[in-house]
Amino acid sequence: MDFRKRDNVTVDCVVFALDTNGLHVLLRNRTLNMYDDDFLEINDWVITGYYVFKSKTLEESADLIFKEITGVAHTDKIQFRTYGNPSRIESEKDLLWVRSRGVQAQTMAIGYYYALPLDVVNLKHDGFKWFKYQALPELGFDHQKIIVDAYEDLKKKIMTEPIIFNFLPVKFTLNDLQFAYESILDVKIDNRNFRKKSLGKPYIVPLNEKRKGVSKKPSKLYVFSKDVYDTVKEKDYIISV
Amino acid sequence: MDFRKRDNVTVDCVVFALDTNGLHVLLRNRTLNMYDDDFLEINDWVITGYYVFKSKTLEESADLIFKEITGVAHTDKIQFRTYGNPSRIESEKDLLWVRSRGVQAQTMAIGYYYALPLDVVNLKHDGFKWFKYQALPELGFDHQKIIVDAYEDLKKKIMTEPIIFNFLPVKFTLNDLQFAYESILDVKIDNRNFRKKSLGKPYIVPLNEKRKGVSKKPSKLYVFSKDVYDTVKEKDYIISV
DNA sequence: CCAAAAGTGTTGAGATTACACCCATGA
DNA sequence: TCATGGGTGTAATCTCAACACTTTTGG
Repeated sequence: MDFRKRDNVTVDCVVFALDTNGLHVLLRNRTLNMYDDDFLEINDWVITGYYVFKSKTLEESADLIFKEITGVAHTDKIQFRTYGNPSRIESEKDLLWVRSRGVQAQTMAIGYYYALPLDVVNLKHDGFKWFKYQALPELGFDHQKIIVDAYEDLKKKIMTEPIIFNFLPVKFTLNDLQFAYESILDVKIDNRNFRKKSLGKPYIVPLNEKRKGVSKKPSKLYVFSKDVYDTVKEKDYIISV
Repeated sequence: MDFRKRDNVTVDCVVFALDTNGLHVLLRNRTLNMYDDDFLEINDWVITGYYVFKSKTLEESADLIFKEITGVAHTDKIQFRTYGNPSRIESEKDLLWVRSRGVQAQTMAIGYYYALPLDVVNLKHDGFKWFKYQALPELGFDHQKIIVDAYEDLKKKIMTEPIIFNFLPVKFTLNDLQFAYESILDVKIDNRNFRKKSLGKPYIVPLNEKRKGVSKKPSKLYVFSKDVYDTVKEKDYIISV
């Protein structure tokens, strides 16, 4: 394998995850202490990006990053936008960081986002943390904008593509599904109407199985069938909420 | 200005245009004759791309290309996808071409597309030609895929964003608008229902002006108001066709 | 006065919303 | 037995699709 990198292009990954508290984003702490350990010059958060290997596709490069920070392999991802403004790094703080690392400031970034259930991830590295989307901390570089762009893209795609199921475990309840839509779109949905629509989708297939545990009454489980979805998606779109 | 280029990244532009025959794509002839003028080693078509200048944004780089080939400045454009597969150039023909030019084969490409009325363009350079989208010629590199990706993106965005108006002159009739939708989505639309829906959109504003000429009965003219659109787009989406 | 494109309303079917109570279980 | 989330049906409204004739002008 050719381990050389394109030194002016990175792949940046926005990792979205869902738990019972709603939508989260995985961030990495960025700190810089030049002279005194007690006085941090920089202490904020960034998404994770890395240079693209010359011998790999962009998707492969993104997957390497994703695997490294979440431990999860093989998830769908969406390329949502590429950033190439030569002055995207221009704040004092960001330039200081770039200089301290000896890397070049004029990089392009190809943005990908991932979606998954939060509890699937065991954070392996220090300095990584989940933040509620509604309560993001101070972000470095143009990562605030990148995350918002990713989120806007997610909200659109969720209406016409089956990405919602990436946020859920393989077996899920209709209430899980409704909660996922509500969290991501930030809306309230009528439960009865939602069920009717969901049950009308052939690719949401019921199992003869119930989930016991947290709740009192056991709830029916469903799986998403990509096979079925692929055969019907032209005629019938996903839940319109 | 810094005229240096990023030698491994290009911006590629798909130019869509509409006339009374439907949707067209602007292509450039690619020929190579190594020994004998009568025997062309390569004779196919490509979209136009060029290296990104280090001192320019991707949008500016795309606009330079677009201006160069169409003579038109200041049009909306959409960045739809970035291509970075290191083996995107692998056919004999494409490698021959790349070698003959002494450029490197491993380039990334950021894809943009433009939309405009066809009659606005005066092709200034030889070797450029409009092709009906439904009848594209043999294409070089992975440009077939790039054009199809752009078109798929266009079809989606046209339902939720006001790009359709870029295909029309500033003053247009409702029948023009309907024809644009029909051409791009490749569907038939009921004229009466279409008018009803269009008239319900506040951002399609009627003028006290009629178009005379080709037709017999003069037709009422409308303009698209971006100002109005921006204030209402959250609540009311564009025509659903 | 005729050819050609512009323009106009109504009805039925299907989809969407709003809304309140019983069910099954674990504690 | 009670607290909790799971699950269910109907009626009113709105939206969408289908459909055919009249109007205005230029030639």
